[in-house]
Amino acid sequence: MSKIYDPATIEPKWQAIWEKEGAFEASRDHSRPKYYCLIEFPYPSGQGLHVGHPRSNTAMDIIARKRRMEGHNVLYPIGWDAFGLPTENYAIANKVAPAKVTEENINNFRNQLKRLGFSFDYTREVDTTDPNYYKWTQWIFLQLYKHGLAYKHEMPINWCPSCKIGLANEEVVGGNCERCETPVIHRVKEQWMLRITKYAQRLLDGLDTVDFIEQVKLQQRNWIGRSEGAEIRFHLADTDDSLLVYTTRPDTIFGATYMVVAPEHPLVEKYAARISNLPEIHDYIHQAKQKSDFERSEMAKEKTGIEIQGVKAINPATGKEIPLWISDYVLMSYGSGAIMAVPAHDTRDHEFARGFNLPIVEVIQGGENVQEEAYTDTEVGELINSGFLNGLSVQDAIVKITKWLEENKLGHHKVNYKLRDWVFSRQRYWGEPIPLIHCPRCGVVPLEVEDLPLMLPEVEHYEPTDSGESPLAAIDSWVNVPCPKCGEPAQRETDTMPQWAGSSWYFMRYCDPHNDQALGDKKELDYWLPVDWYNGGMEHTTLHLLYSRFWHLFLHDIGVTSASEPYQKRTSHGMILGENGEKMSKSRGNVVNPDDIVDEIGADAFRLYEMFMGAFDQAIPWSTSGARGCRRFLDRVWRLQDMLDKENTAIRPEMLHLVHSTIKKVSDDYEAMKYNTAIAAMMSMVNELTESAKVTADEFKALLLILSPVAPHICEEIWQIQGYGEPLYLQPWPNYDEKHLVKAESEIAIQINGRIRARMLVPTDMTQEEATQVLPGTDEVKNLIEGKEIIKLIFVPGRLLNIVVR
RNA sequence: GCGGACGUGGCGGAAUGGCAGACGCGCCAGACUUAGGAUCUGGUACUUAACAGUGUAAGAGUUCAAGUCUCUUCGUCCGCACCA
Repeated sequence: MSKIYDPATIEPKWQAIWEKEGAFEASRDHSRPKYYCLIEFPYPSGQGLHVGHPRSNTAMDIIARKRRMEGHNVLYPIGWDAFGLPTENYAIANKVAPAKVTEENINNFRNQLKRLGFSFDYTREVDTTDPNYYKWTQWIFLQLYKHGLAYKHEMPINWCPSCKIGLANEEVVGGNCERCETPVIHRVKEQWMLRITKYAQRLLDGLDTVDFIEQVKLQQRNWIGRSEGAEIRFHLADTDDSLLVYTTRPDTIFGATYMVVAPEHPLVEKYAARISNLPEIHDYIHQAKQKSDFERSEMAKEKTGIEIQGVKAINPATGKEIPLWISDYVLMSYGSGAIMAVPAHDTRDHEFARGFNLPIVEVIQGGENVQEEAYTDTEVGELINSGFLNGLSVQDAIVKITKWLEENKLGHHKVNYKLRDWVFSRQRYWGEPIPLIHCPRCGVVPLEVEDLPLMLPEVEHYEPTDSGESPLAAIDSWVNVPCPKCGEPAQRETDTMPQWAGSSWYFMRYCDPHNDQALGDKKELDYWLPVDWYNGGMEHTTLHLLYSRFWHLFLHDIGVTSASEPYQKRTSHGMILGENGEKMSKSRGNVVNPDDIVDEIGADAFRLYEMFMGAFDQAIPWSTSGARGCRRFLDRVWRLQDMLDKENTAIRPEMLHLVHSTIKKVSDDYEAMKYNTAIAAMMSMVNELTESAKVTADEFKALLLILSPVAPHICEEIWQIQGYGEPLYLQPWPNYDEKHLVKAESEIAIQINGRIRARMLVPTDMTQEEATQVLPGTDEVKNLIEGKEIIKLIFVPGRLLNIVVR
């Protein structure tokens, strides 16, 4: 009789052994095939681990453990994305240094993770707030700066009045701050920007070379938002000047009956002297600026605008004078901030034209009545009222008009992207200082590599300021430094980097985490990169995942690494919801603490349940009783020890099919992240083994091997108790034999006209010929078809026989 | 509005076009127990006394055969949202 299954003693025991043996440390031996598994490194919050973290961690732990057993040199690292607002806010509220809070939180997180037995290589831990780490974050920024990809720009930015911080476009969700949901307002500020738009096309093209789930590719493509069209010059009447517009529908140019510019467009100020209704226009511009993004889209139903009187444009196709309007439905940040309006074939222009009684001219035939509704289809209909374009299809018209515009130097083919440059400055304390100095004489002077890291100074007050200045600006002794070039008094840049900076390259640092000469040795980077498999949340698709692809592509361009794309494969896990089906949150009171679950049922059962609860990529409500069911399963596995056959060790012939097909099913399902069905198959296997009175050692070993990636502690313990040799983590992954995958006999369904009437046992390898000749004559089938004429016989080997009769 | 995913028992969910509901939770009954929130055994879609029939959001279609493919409608979730 074996002792009782007690996870509270065996789990810490094996965790200590793994650690002492360095069981999961990646090797520097580059002769072995490598495999790099990655999870998103956690933000070490004060709340500690929640049940969402282990879902991703366990999934990739299964892959990492399986790959080691398959003979790979595996890198499965962990680290801490530790800069950021919650820590800073906590530090302010509790009057402690953010660095101290961070250290405590990291220690807590590490302990929690270790309890769950993940096979991380803790010798390669990284911490984004460690000066030895952020030295290289700053170095990368300087490289970006030197290559013209970082620039300072005064612009209206998204400002969260609650966090008192500028936000990147990617951090604004539905017009609100991603973090605190406060409506974002516009504020004109000088900001450091990164020219991610320069990489738009390559970020798009790279998606075709990687194995990301389609949803991620699609969202990134939409975010980059490539469109093709033409840039066209409209002359302004009685001037030598012109107004540039971008359109994806140059074919509709004959229908452009007016133009619209964005409220921020410089045209108004330029022609202020000629404009007869200037006060009204200024009034309109002022009102538009007052609106937040959210209000601007809220009001989208009723379009507003005002005509610019005194300035007219000339449609280059018709030669006619057309009026110029100003409206906030045109955005300064896209295209040229001005459009040619074709109300007959654009819903927005149509709405605007109807509101202000502007002419609607049909140029594509096919709509019902363009006075009532815009006709936007590009597949059906030919050009009318369009001079030399008449009779052409939309596609042909686009080609012809573009050529005509180019020949007459009125415009040209143009590709546009929705993607905007990345707002990279933050006005908060707890981030990487931007390593630049502003000198009145020399301008912006970057620090030398030898002067990195530029340490974040220790200060008394971390509070953000209402003025929008970084708290660093208040530290005179830190800000005021001599210019490194000319020695004259100069000032440091006081903005810090966003949290996304450190996370944009952490997966590179894991390859060579202790290197103090470079962010990583090229040989190490080239060996390990790209990451073979990266699992993380969908919420990062257009943030971290896009940013880090951009940085990696840039670092590839300057020769730091050979791979161009950082991640070969990207998958995503679904969220774990509270028991009530709602998102887990403190305010809803439905948060499940992993520690409590581990205390009750052990880490193995907890891991097992996280993988078993449902399809990995779906959101699933937590169920503590479901988790207990997984513990019961492990209890049954443990008790199999009492059933071991003392005489025979080999797999019994009648169990060959079960054992081999389960090995195959589980192996395949792990790779496809179908963990729930893999575990179901192992449960079935245990159920079947339990039904026979005895279990042989080889049957049991096979089960322990395939179960070990999910529930490693219990499997190691049993393996040791039974004296099966070297620890499990050193064992090879089991193979299956094709010839045992097929049972000798299988029960097939007998259908008459598609309805099941009987079942019978036949040899699995029975062929179509044998079946159609033999089966209709058997007793079971004969009386079912008595007196009827067989029209057709359909036989699916091992499955069914369908007899179509009349 | 545009784009995407999805809709199966009381619940989480299984099903290369081929026996719908695997596996688990919950529930019911029984066994063993001083006891059970432990363990074991059996049962558990619906209608029906039964034979049998009906069932995968609703409706139509393709097929020998549809949860799976096609079309329409309804509903849920996610992403983007005046991007010209």
